[in-house]
Amino acid sequence: MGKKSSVLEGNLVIVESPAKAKTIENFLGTDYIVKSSYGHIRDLSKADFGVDINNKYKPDYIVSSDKKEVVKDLKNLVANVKTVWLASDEDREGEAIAWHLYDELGLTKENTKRIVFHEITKDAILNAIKTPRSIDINLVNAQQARRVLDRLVGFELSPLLWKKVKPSLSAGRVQSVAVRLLVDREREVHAFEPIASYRVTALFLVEDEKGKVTELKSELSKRFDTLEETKAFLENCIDAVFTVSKVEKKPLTKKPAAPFTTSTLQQEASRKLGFSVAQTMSVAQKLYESGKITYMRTDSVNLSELALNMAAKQITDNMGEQYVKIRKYKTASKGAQEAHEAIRPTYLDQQTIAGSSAEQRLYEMIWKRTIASQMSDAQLEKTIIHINAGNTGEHFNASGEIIKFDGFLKVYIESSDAENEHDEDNDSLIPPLNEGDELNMQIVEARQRWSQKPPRYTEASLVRKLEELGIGRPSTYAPTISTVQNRGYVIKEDRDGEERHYKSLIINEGKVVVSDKTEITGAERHKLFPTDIGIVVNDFLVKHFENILSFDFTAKVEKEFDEIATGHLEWTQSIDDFYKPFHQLVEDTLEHSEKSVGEREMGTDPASGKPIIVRIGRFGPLAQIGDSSDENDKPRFASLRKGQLLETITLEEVLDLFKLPRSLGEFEGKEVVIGIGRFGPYIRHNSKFVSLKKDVDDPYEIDLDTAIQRIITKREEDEKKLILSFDEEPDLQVLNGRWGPFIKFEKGNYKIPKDKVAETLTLEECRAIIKNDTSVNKGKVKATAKTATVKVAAKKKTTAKKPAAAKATKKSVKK
DNA sequence: CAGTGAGCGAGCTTCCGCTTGACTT
Repeated sequence: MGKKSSVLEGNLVIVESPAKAKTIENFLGTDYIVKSSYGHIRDLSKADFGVDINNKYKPDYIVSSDKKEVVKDLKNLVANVKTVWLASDEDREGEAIAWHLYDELGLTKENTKRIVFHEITKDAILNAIKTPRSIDINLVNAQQARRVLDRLVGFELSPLLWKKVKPSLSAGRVQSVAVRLLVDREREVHAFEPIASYRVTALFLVEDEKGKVTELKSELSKRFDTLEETKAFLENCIDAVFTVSKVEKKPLTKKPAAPFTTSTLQQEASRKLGFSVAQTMSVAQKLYESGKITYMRTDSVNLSELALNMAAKQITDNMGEQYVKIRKYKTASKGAQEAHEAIRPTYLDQQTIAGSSAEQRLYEMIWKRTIASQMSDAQLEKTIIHINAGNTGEHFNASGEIIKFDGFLKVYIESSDAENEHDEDNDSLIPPLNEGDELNMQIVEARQRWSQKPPRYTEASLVRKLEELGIGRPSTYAPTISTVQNRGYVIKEDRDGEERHYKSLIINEGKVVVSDKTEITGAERHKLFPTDIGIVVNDFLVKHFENILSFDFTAKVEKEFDEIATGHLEWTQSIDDFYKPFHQLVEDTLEHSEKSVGEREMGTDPASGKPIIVRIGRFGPLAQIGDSSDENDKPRFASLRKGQLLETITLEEVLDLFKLPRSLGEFEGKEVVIGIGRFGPYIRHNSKFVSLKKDVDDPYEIDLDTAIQRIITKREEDEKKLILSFDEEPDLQVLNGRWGPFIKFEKGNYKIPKDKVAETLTLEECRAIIKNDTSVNKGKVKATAKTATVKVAAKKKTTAKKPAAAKATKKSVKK
């Protein structure tokens, strides 16, 4: 101030994230104000693609409605400072954010500086301030090309689906490929034919000099194809002498995994903590906001010098110098832009933190992974023992690992995706043995095994696959996974396994005993399955837009974007080359393709001789007997059930669908009907529903007497729930629910005020409580309430105010 | 929560990437 009071002083630094702003403000002096843009401030308008197709694809940008306030505040600040430092991330999107800020805030070359840093440390920030540059317009153009391409693809393909498949569907460069991966995998799973073989194992007892006995587990080096061969081999084992023929020892080193990126964090949190990818991101966000970890949306495995020093000190202090090995990791993922550090604890001297249990567990995992990444290799020794099985010509292998030096294993063991249905424990300790030693055979047994089907994707493994293909970004992995589920293309669920019979053989009292056993196989937990609508949409898109649905489409356009970024290609030219033929293809498809409902002819109904088809109907996949051309003879319909697909359902299964609902007769003068609903098989009687007993009652077999029993049991249970009822008002009841007593009236539930005792309420008091209840949940059936609120919200607001509708959708989707 | 399955054809839906909040059971 003072001398040149007429000239503006002071600095405004704009970053993307408010948490980052707070940290940086502490690094810089008082003449720096640091504010956040909260990501992008502008986007394409929604009308007419937000792009002028006929005018060199000129984008029509508008300030997003939730950023109006942010932009206003920034404008006010800009007016009062001398220099504005645009400090958005150093990648394509970050450069575009800087450019949008420059444009929207009305900045000039004279008062604006563009700075970048890859880590939030004081040195990095001060260094950045010393070396400002100007906005890289080529990089901005690469982003514009990316944005416009995604808009054109999404807004051309989606409406095509509305016409050819079903309204409200969506397609896009990222989501459609994600769905394709799932559909392809599902088909592989269905086409898979397991191959059976016989695995032979043997258990020996080894006694050392001191008389201590250890078990030695081993497996035959080959598997047999047939029961006969296996049995013959086992018979030969009965009197065989087992000798150690070879003792192999080899050193083994294991290296720690790189520090976490968004994708690896999601995978590991899924495997070790059972988090969904969305859950991982929201917990990580909390940790980030409270300053406990660095930024959680990153594709970089890089750690700052500061972090490396902290890690070295931590490891030395707690475990000793021999455990330290500072490493620089290189990113493996395609198209990584590395604008941030890897995900790491802000302060590595804090091994644990305060917070919710989820926060603590995720933090601890991040801490361990970070520390382990800077630790020495583990040194192991692998021992393999070959054991001759008499004169059979075959040998058993026993293997084990001993840790010579634990290194990083002291802290962190990375998990793997392999779903070992049969755990092979080869980590057992191997007793000291020498060539020629004779072994004391305890057990030789064999069992039938099958080759494994390809694994279905989990949320996290799908993210990993997308990252591998360079599709999507750290900020979009979780939202993409949600989108494909919200559109009904994909469902995450558990599926029961199936019973499978297998042969088991064992040597018992000098004889080979063969027995039949059963196991449950193929059960799935939290896996992603494509739905019929997902499959139909996918097939439609793959058929007509193979190019966009191909797994390397993104990689190809990324190459173009790189050329734009280096100034070797005009972005509008690149878009034009893509759009012209693409648009033509959309037009052709619109005109020439049939409506796609996944229809499949199943054959004829043996009872009526009418044709049976399956297809997608208004309310989802259905089976239909007869066609609708005959007005007097309407077709019969039945919905497909959970787990059934149009593509794989059999005629027999379809016919089963029409066996329900079926009437069993009457009870107390009212019909007893068996059906299958959204929550499984049920009994309907007197307009009340009773669930069948899981795994006990078969809806096709259950008889009237059993059904009546279930009805009576349900009545008794309900009575226990009932606290009060009134003869004058049969619709009103005081019930004991999951969250304590409440009043049920017509279709609404009402909370009982704390000062009232449920058991002593009068009808008048109940009515008063209902009248005064202000909560939203009044007498609405949930399913209809959901869609209703969404629609009302969308209608009330003007088109400019979309977020209200978006929020409502988000909310209803959460449950 | 558990039946439905064609339609007057209004007006709506939709993309990907940056960011955080504000909602309830």
